Amino acid sequence: MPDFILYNSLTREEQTIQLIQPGHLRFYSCGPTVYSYAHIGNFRTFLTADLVVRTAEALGWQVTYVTNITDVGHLTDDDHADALGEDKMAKALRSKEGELFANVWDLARFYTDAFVEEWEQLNLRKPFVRPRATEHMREQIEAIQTLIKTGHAYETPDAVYFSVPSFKAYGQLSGNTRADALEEGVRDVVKDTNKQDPRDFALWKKDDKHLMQWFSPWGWGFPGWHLECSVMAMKYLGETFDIHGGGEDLAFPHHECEIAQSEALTGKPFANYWVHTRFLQVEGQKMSKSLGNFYRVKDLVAPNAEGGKGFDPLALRLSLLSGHYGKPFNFTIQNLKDAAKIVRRYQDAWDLVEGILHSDKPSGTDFLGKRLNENYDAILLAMTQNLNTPEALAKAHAGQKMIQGALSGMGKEAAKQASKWFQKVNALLGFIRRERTLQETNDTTDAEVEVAQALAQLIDTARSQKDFARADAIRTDLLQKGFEVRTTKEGSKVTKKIS
RNA sequence: GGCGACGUGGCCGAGUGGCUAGGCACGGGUCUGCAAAACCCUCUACAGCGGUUCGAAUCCGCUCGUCGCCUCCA
Repeated sequence: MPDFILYNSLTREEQTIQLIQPGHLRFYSCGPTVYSYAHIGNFRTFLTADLVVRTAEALGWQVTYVTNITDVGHLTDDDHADALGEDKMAKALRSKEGELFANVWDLARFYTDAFVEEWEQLNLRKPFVRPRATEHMREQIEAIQTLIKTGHAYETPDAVYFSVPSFKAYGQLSGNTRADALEEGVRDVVKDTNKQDPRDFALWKKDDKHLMQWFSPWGWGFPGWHLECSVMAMKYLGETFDIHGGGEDLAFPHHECEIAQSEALTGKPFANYWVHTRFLQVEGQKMSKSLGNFYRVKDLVAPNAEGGKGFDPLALRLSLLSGHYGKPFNFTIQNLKDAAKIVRRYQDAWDLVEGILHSDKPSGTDFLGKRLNENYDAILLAMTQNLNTPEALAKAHAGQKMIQGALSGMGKEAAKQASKWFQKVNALLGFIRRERTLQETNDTTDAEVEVAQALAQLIDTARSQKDFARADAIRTDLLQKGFEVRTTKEGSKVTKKIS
């Protein structure tokens, strides 16, 4: 098995992963704040995490994968010490969609469910545990108590702060070490005159008006954002674990603060390797609501009837796979269409292979196995080289071509090898198959689907009677209704047209 | 002001000193009643300028351009 090499943000170089416990990867990846539907940028990051997991699995490692749900509202604008800032949950609650919810707890629950559903649609590996911040209050409070006791934190009338000067290695990850530079920053820093250093960050906010509040030794309030990840990661993975991931924006301040808290708490290294996913842009620009290029997964994947674009979620997965996680990626609708085409091609080829396997065709000879194994090894190798998905896909396409080109002369022995290849590649890259049915990938009602399928059968009937005019007329009709009609050995098939 | 990333053919994107990915689109072909799908072939690029080198997309310098973070956004 090849070494697994990743770019480590902490050391700024590619490194071979040396596991703390050989054969067992412990991995934490920062999850979303559930105040709305997740967008494709979020999922690019979660996809990177998924690839770390899948590659590790392919190497035969056991993986303990933890990714959290941030269901605590944290302050949005620069929260002033009086905590007048409004948090994301509260803001979402007041929005138009928020009217659907009785309170912030309901809102968080709803978007958590939606998030997990999209997670599954994109065929992302299920984590070992998906801890929620609100369910780990005791751990957070205990951590703060310890930090105060050891002189790493102090209480003011408004909050409990982590004392950055008490932790020497602060800035190691982001390079942001200078307190004065932070003060001069474009944005305001938390302005609490009781703060001892401008870099100090809140571990606990005192606020008895907050929509979500808990009782603590410092009165009613809520925990600082960074704390939940430290506490939950250590709870499920131990004081030191192997890899920690997240979006590039989280490197500072979030991850920097996580390191400071955790290592101040334990005196041990927190995570050995840090993996950060670059942001994606959409149509060459920063994704933003005002530019009209802001895509939630839901927007792309939901049926037309529900206001979505009706794309196969696996096409979105493949599209995101087509760029390297460590580089900015320019997501375009064209790219998504391209991906949809490729996903379908793989699915069709696999279907045909399975068809041969379950037919009464002769065994034939295995003329594929060796080449396909070599091909798979090349795909895996690309993935172990800092998750080089573009390279892995290029290799996979070559393998797919090998199979596609051999289909006509393929017996069961060769089909067995092809099927194995599809399974392995799908286990690693995950874009080839989920159960695929017309209803699932299409934006039609069941009735429409039934009609389309019936019409497709009529085409076959007409063609068998050489009534081509009639066959063409039916096909034209289906095309106009937004279906694509393809002739196969089993007869005409209708699928929703990609666009 | 501080920290960092990137500029590759019509588009998306790998590649970090020589052997010049891949996808999509375009064009040509095979197949097909005709299409679609599939398959085959085709398309030779590295922001600009200068330098190092036998040789640079790849190393160095400068210029231009784009982007991210800098207290709670993946």
